[in-house]
Amino acid sequence: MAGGLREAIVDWYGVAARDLPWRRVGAGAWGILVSEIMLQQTPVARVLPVWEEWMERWPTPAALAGEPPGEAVRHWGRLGYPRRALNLHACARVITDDHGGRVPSTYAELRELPGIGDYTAAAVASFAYGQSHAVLDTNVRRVLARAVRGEEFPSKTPTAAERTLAESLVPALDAPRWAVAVMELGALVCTARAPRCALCPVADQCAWRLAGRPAYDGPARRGQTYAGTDRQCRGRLLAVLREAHGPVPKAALDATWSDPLQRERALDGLITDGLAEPLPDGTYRLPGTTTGSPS
DNA sequence: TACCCGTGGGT
DNA sequence: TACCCAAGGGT
Repeated sequence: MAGGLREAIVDWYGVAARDLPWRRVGAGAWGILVSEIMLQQTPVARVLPVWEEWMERWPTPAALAGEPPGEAVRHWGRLGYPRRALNLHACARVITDDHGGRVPSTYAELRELPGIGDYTAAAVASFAYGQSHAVLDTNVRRVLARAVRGEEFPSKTPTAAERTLAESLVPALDAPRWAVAVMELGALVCTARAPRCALCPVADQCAWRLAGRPAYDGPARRGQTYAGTDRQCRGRLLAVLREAHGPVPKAALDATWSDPLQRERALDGLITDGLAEPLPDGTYRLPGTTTGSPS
């Protein structure tokens, strides 16, 4: 029965899969690693153009490692969570220095790289190297919550039971295809907001649908205000540094946010995080970048 | 563990 | 319009 679920989802993937550049033969482990980090909490549509630009500009880890970290932040653009750009740059340097320039192939080695957690390590080992791992992202968690457990949404963080279930579903043959197929189902059909059950290949065996799609009754799932937060302030400050082509006077940063206390706190945070660099003359820049560096 | 970390599009 | 949330990770 688990086999029936897997087979139906993998067959569906065969006809419904999107043609994404990092899935093509020849994307390479580096391209796949870059895509996975860019896709952390960020929709595919926004990642696509940035990934293309990165791959053209930095086709190998060594190419990125040869640049200052600030250039990675600059070309991250508006993807959000810019520390991921620093993480990728740090990955490139570790890969270049310690792995002979080749993206490591084992889960354990990948897991040691900065910004690579359980999901990303499993994803890269699977998609780049064909290995067999349980790949448990938000899409998979939602599909399994519904199809197997009969609940509309998974818990906030993965539970041991979820991992056990995900591992029990890893097929003996072609585990990466199962992983990408069930992720794709969650992304295109079994969506968080308005699931398209009419298009679902496992609608007839989905516990949640068979139970009449009962409404979620667990604890409140989120609640994030953004306006007025330090995050928004940091974003404003970093946008100025990104778009400038040289050191930025403090006044230009001050103009982005009215509350001076919060502004200073945010700027200090950016510096602490390595996303901004103060210069002796009182100006600021992206870390390691030089004046007039080409865009 | 709960919170922090950006951004923009869909509903 | 306001809110939800998107291939998470670090602390």
